[in-house]
Amino acid sequence: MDNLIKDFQVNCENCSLDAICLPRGLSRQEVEELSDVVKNDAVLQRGEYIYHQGDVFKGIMAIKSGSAKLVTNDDRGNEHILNVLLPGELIGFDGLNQNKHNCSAIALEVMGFCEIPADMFDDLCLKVPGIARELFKHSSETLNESQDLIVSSKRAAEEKLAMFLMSLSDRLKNRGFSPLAFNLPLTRQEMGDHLGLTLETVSRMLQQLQNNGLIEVQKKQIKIKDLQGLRNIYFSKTN
Amino acid sequence: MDNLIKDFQVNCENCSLDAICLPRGLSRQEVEELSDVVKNDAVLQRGEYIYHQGDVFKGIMAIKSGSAKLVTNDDRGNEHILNVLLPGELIGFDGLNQNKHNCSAIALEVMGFCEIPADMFDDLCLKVPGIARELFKHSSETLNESQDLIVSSKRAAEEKLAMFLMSLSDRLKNRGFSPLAFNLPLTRQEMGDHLGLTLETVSRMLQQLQNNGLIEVQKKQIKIKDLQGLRNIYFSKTN
DNA sequence: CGTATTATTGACTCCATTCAAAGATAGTGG
DNA sequence: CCACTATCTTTGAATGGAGTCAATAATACG
Repeated sequence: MDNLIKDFQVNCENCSLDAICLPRGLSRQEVEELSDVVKNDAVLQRGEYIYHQGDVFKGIMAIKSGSAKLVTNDDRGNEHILNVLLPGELIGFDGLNQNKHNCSAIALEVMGFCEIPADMFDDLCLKVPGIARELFKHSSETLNESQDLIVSSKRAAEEKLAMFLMSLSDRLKNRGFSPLAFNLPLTRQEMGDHLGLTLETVSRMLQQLQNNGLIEVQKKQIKIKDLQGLRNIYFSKTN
Repeated sequence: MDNLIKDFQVNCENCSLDAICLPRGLSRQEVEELSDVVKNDAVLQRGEYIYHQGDVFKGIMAIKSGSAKLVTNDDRGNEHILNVLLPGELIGFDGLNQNKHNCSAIALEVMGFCEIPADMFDDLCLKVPGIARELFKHSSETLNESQDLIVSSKRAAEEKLAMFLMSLSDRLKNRGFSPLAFNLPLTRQEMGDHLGLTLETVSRMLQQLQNNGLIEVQKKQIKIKDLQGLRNIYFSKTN
């Protein structure tokens, strides 16, 4: 392979996300082997699909830039957003059980991603000792996030919004972005589809959080004015 | 080891659940190797813990008989039941991410289980080629179940109950139990904690399903009179 | 038998939804 | 550049479904 070209390619070894993505727990040599099987040249526009619900298991994908949503549609035409994915996060685990994807993954904005193709998956687990464990960790993380959403589903509307903004803020911070000012990659409708609210309620609750001095909101731009205040809404409303 | 004793022990090779538990996708030899590391003599009473939230990752456990619940408690003293586990189902994946358990697992009745101890986990994945893939499948199944619960969290109370009973019925059927008559291992409060309802609403909705001729309910005994009717409540209420 | 736990049922309340209307924004083509 | 359309957002008023509070009944258990 031509070294000149190779030097300009982003691979796992020189990716800026290595500390939060799959390579985080791997040795230098393991990362090299991983890098060899990873395809990393895909770019999508908002609305384009990474995979469709029902597709044969495509592989495990890592978001490199931009963001995506995991979606399942019910028979009433309602869209349920199971998760919102940021750079460094892995998707595709939903396809491992029945060898077909249990939900769709859709780009929320211009988005780049890498891929461990399905036919490499088992092989890679055998060849690279640390990779199975690392994949289990990511899978477990996904599971824990789902469980957080289940807990949040039983809370009041204002608390759901507070927890959603906190979660975004925390995860953006981990990725080196500003935790206090960011753009929502979702419409009000999509936030509602994620949190189990109508778009009107989402709008009203964002307004309310702003009126209480916790955030500033202008369309999709969010500024967090009082992070601790946001946390207090979600936690310790005990008594 | 004494053959006489060994003959009386239940292990993976002679377990009746092998078709739905971990061994389902493994070769005969792989099952033997699995059997060697699995501890399978634990029995618990209702209310006893398999592991506590916050515990160091203990391992992956398989329910052998009885049932269990996965629970997380919030700071307001509310219990959230993330899942109900039946024989052949695996728990513990929540501990793989941070090497500590993210929820508690509690017996719902007299319950037996097997265990792949944490310190065997990585080793086993390396030695038995098929086991990692099989574990990923179970982990993925757990994830898909969580996502089903997220979808159900946005439905009306009656539909939540219908889908819960359907899910139990389907899973009991897979395990060779009657899908049309069974005992709920949960109290009304616990069903509420699982579905995001109050115990009063659970009681009322069970009553309502009975009045509509779909089930017969007497305390914890459930008889399903019209399985298709139950399904119709959850699905195709489109228009 | 008495106590604690669990379940049922009714009346009232409140929060999120629904329905409706208007305003803001982005994108397209003339 | 403006007009036009489609999409998204905000806001208000009315409705309804699940929660809350309360009382009673049934069951399990020591």
